[in-house]
Amino acid sequence: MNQNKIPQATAKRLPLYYRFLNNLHIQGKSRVSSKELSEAIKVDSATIRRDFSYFGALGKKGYGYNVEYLLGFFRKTLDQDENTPVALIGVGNLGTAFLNYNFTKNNNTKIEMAFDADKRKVGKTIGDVQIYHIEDLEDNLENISVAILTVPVSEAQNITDRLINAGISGVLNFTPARITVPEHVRVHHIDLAVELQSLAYFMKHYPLEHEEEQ
Amino acid sequence: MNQNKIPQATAKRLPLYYRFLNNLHIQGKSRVSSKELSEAIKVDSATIRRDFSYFGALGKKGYGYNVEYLLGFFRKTLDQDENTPVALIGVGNLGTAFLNYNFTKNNNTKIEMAFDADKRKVGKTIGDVQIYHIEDLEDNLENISVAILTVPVSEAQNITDRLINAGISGVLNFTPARITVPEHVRVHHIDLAVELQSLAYFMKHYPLEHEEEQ
DNA sequence: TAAATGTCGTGAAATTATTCACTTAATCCA
DNA sequence: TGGATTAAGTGAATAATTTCACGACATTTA
Ligand SMILES: NC(=O)c1ccc[n+]([C@@H]2O[C@H](COP(=O)([O-])OP(=O)(O)OC[C@H]3O[C@@H](n4cnc5c(N)ncnc54)[C@H](O)[C@@H]3O)[C@@H](O)[C@H]2O)c1
Ligand SMILES: NC(=O)c1ccc[n+]([C@@H]2O[C@H](COP(=O)([O-])OP(=O)(O)OC[C@H]3O[C@@H](n4cnc5c(N)ncnc54)[C@H](O)[C@@H]3O)[C@@H](O)[C@H]2O)c1
Repeated sequence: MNQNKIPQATAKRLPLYYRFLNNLHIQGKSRVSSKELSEAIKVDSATIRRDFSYFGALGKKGYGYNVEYLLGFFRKTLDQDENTPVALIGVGNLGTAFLNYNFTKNNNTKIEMAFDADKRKVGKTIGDVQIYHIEDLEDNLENISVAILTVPVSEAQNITDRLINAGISGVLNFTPARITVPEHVRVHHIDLAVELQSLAYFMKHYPLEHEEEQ
Repeated sequence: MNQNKIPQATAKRLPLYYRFLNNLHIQGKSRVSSKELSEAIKVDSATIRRDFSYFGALGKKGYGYNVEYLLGFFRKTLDQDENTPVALIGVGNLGTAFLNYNFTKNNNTKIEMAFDADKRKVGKTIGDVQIYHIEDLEDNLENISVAILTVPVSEAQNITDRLINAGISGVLNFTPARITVPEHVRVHHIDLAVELQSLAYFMKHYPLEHEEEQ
């Protein structure tokens, strides 16, 4: 834990590497080079080699990387074996989409329970996930450390405070609110309106440039 | 256009600034400092001042920024007056959520039409947006330059090729596929599974750090 | 009016991330 | 087997971004 301090930019790419290696493995490929990886995931090959090298020498010169070995390595590194249970708060448009999808494909993250304020939704299940009333949040949140926040923006800070009080230490925030949290809590904001606007801005103002941006 | 080349990191924050200034304006505030802005949107105040300074001297020493003036400035800079029409491809879980929401709040971006391969969906409207059959893509896409891609991953590259052929030059890609596009097309990937995984990774490996990440 | 205060704008420094380009070692093939 | 080829790993260069810290100046207060 917190071993050799991988750069943040690298850490963000790890799940991408993992998923792509998994695809290769399923396809039966046993070998891959940084160049092939680069073409597939649109990350410069030197960046890939640099990223991997933070973890030591994972490849073989003149050969490339062994898919199975690399996959196993990242499985451990990304703790793919231990499950990260997740709660979803706000079963509206976006929340419902996430419940139906539930990140099942090849992940260690799974939405275990959902909460909403709307009594008509409480008691139902969507995609196998039980929906509880938000009043019962504190009673039901045992052992869950990550929350996906898809409530109306006006509720965001208030619900966040309750989540943290109930022991959550990571929030994936889809509301436009820039929520305030204590030091030990990690928040990632995914602001879809901003993404769309910024895409439009780049198209207008950076014509013909081509830098893959997430 | 392409004026003085604003750094990409800055450009990505502009819509955030705009939205927050708009909120302040609605609340009737006429004045704001970089420190206040910083606390509200969790971006270092020096970064905010630096960002603004790329556009010239927008503030007044000892006073701060005039909300109305700044808002007007960003409205022009972000082309908030001319509309950017958007098409959405794939009216499934995620696509339906976006159509219902439609980024209406205070934006210049609006989903104008949607496409799907499922005949049962074609002809309907969701949130005022008409759904066409994907076969009719090329016939209907006039004057639209941005697409939101929410089709199954297996369709992503194929549909992208058709979109580009039909004149699209910006894609907001929600599929896990890292699509290949020509130089002049801009793609932003929003990979929700990766976001969730990377949040989990940071929580495990970077305990007690606190750097707001989008 | 003068002093105290607040806050911008920005050089310079620091940090972080990417990319170049080369050495080295392994593989491939004739 | 040996020479040609491939591709990892990495020091160093470069690029991008953030942050520090302070001078200058407007505002506010006494
Ligand atoms: N849907 C989109 O495409 C989209 C895009 C960008 C941002 N967002 C943001 O995501 C959030 C959710 O959007 P949405 O379209 O799903 O909204 P929505 O109104 O469809 O869903 C919100 C859900 O939260 C529930 N809720 C309200 N108060 C609650 C509370 N106190 N506790 C628990 N649940 C509560 C409501 O009952 C509802 O089911 C919003 O903040 C929105 O701004 C959505
Ligand atoms: N739903 C989520 O929470 C979520 C999360 C992460 C990633 N994603 C990704 O987003 C994409 C959409 O996810 P979803 O859950 O909405 O899937 P979905 O299956 O619910 O929706 C896909 C839609 O695309 C339509 N479609 C299929 N082929 C098409 C074609 N050739 N042209 C036009 N339309 C076509 C289908 O009819 C369907 O309506 C997927 O790639 C998925 O991996 C979704």
